[in-house]
Amino acid sequence: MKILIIEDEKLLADSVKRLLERKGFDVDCVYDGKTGEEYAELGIYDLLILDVMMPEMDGYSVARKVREKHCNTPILMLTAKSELEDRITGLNAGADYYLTKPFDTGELLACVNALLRRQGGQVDEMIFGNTGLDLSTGILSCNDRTIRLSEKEFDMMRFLLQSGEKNLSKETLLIKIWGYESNATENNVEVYIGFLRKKLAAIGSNIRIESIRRLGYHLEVNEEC
Amino acid sequence: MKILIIEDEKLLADSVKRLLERKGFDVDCVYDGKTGEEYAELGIYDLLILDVMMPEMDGYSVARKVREKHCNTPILMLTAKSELEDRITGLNAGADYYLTKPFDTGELLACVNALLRRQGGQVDEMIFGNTGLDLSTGILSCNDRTIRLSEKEFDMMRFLLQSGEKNLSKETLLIKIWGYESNATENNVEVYIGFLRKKLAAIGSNIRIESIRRLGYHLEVNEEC
DNA sequence: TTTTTTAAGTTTCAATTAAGGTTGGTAAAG
DNA sequence: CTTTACCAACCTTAATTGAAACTTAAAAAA
Repeated sequence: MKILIIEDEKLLADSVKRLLERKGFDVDCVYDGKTGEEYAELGIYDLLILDVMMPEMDGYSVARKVREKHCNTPILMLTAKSELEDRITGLNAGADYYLTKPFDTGELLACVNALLRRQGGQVDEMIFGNTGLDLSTGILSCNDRTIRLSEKEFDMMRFLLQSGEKNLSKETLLIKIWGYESNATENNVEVYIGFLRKKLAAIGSNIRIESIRRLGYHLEVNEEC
Repeated sequence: MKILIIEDEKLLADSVKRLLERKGFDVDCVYDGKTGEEYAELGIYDLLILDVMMPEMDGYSVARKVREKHCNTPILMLTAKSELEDRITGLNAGADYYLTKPFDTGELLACVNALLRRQGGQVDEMIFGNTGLDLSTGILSCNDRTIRLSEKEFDMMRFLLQSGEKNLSKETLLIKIWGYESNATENNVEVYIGFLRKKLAAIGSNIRIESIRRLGYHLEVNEEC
């Protein structure tokens, strides 16, 4: 995750940079508004941290300009001004959050995480080996190859991924997927295991569905040598 | 834009409701956490306004539960607690903004707008693939070809664009577009999906509305080779 | 008029079913 | 100990079927 800090007080900027880097973010700093705007508009950042009071070009103007260019990277405004009017101005200029100096580092991190959660958090996916299952669309993918699963295939794949290397009996799968009242047989499970194996192979996945006689199924990752 | 207020102080809840309704939002109120969670998880709201201190189930728990269900509607936390620790707890529980009571109505509106902007609320054109939807005129365009959408077509296209590659069930579309009380059926959704597909084709768009049996619809961009 | 709803008819494809093939374990026969 | 025979568990394949999705057009509403 790339973060850009636009802040004229070098000391503060650098200390925030270090704080965020320690948490694993990739952070750049610039020390004036004009340069900040140019960097921001590259569109490569996942978050802008923006000071309001800066010489030449203040934070509000940077935010406005950036938004005018249809760049909608989240903006965290960081400022000594705590007046109500300023907060409203900041939010209306396109900021997403307004934090008042002096701020607590824990709070800053919580804000940063909250803002970034929006960016990357919208797709949820279960991953095992080199293969992922998109939980919203039921699409199974491996590198750039993808394949769609039907509802039952999807349910079954989900349970297998959930259990990973832990074993699942046919009985369990039968009940979990077809329900108690169903009159599906264990053969239905076998057929669907077959479907999944075919689809996994089709996208070149390195995960296998292993079967153990009388005990059921579980996943394994193919080790290549 | 649909907003849900979860707040046990009826007076406050209702006054916020009126304020937002005057600005053109569609607002529902519930007065306890448990009910709030249920409503929120329907996934039909664009924003949750959530009080922290409530009997039975507090705001943090509601936020956490809602997020656990993979529902990522933005959350504005509204509370009398102004302690630092509380703000951090709130943000980490899944909130997107933390506003302290008593709050200024202007600030509340600015926050609401800032949060909704992320959902495509304040943007004037939504773009996906080579196709754009002008939100002020309801005109769908691709290169130099354009076509006008009717109101319902527009609503549906907007939700689809908002969700992009994320899947939307027919149920959700039905509730979002026709509302709860309506007696429209899933066939209405099917018919409108048909209308949109025809119009997308008419302007030579490279976006497709994919359907997945029993799971719903989502957008995909046609890859050309 | 244009938009929305309703309803009937059509198509499609996931799910089921069933039959036949394969595999692996076990035990009797050699 | 090795071979053979057998059985049960597991796998594969393909035909069938039925619900879901799509289309169309006419009626109703705006």
